[in-house]
Amino acid sequence: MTLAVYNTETRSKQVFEPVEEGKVCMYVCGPTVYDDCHVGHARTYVAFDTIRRYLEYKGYGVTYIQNFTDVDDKIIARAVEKGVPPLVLSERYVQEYFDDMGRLNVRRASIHPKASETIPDMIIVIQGLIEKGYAYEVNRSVYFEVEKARDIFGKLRHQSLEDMRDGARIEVDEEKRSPKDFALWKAAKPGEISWDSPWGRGRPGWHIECSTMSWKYIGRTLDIHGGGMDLIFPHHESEILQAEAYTGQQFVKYWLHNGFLEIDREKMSKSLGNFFTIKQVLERYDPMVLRFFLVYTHYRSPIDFSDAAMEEAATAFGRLTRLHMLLKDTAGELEEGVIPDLGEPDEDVLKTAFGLRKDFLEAMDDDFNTRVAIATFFEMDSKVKDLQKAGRLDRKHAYVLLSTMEELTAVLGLVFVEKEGRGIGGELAGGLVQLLIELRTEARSRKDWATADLIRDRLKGLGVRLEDGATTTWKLER
RNA sequence: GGAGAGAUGGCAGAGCGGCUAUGCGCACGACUGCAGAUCGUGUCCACGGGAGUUCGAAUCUCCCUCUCUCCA
Repeated sequence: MTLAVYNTETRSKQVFEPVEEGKVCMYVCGPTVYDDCHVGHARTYVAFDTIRRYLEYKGYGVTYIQNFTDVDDKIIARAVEKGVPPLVLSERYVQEYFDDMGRLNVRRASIHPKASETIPDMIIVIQGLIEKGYAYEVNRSVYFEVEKARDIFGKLRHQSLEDMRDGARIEVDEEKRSPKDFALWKAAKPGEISWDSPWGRGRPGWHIECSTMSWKYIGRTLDIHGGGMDLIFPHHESEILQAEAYTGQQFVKYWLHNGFLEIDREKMSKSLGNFFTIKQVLERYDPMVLRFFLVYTHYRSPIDFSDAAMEEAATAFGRLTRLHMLLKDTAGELEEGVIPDLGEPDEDVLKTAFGLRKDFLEAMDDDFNTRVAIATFFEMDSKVKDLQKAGRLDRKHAYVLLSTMEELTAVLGLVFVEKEGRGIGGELAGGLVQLLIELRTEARSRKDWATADLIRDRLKGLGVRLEDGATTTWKLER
């Protein structure tokens, strides 16, 4: 089965063939660390984490690089506001980032370079660009001269420099030779954080860090470069200009861009102020529900974030959680990493499991179509119910389906947390709930419905949901 | 002004030339003391508007309308 990916550069799906067989080098633009991440960030990093997981599942050795922009205007401004050194502020938000992403089961990249730690390398690249005639120095700042790289301009933008001139707003900046030029090195203003360079104290421009880092850590054409669609221009276009002007080689083979997370059909962003931080959302929803919500839509489509949509995701994910629980309970005690000897499963059940896996992989091969891939789990749910009705859901069959389900949900980074019964809330709380259940069971046997309902309602108010069946079970809501 | 993405059943969201994805919701029934969970049945086979290509179009072509994104 072959993987096809949508490449922003060619505006089409292409068969994925990495530069070096069996290996994938991918780079994703990381956050500017001056504040908590919002759900829009979560979308990007969950999307590329899922892509990475799938590539690894397919057997590629993946080197994943994600930077932290820890030197930038916004960080400096925020640091002044808070009265702390910029690098102390940014380090704090690096930790917050790892914290948030950890809860969403986003794995760490192979390398997380920071701009502040890559400055000598950036200076080398900037010097090289000056020597090759692509950059010029003015008043201790250095700019990239876009006109000189007109041949490589427009790979992502799909517009020539001339097209750009029409209606482009003119930025008043006397230093630049053209308003299209962008800063590689910014001369320090008094009191600002700065580093020594051949042009005096200063700090790097934004675009140069990604080009430099990929050159430093990969040193060849990247297989995949990813980020949000809003980065296509100017950020990624500028990266191409710098990188290809400097190395003379193709910078990136496949450009992947994810769609926006929106609120009321508008992009969620810091500048619009219409955002929720990951922490805010996780106060109300389970992290896995948020992850499910994000992978429940194809990564290139926009997603509208709302309570109703989150509730829907919670319900749908709840169904999968119940399916998982049913399979796990039926499969019984299993030893980690050991394939149990439960006897030969029936052929049709094996076929079902294989078929579901095949459907899942076909969906993922089609530009990571997670929505269609997830549909296979719901199909598994009905197959399992059919088996159950036919009285054939025994240990061996549950085990076959469970292992298939866990293998595939792991590709999406989804894990099912046991929430039923004791464990969460501590032993004492669990014991108290159990006691109330026993009292209620007794009330029910006396047909004292008022007492029974009171206990159930009050526990529900505390976030504990009781469900009557053969025996009464309880779950924590969320 | 330029460039791009999109408009699908009550809602969300796949499909992108023929074979009625999927999820949520809703209705009715079964099961329940009631609720939940579960099961069954249904929710008039929906594709922004118009024209064309084709034996056949949600899927291809052209025009129009609307939405969102980007333009150093």
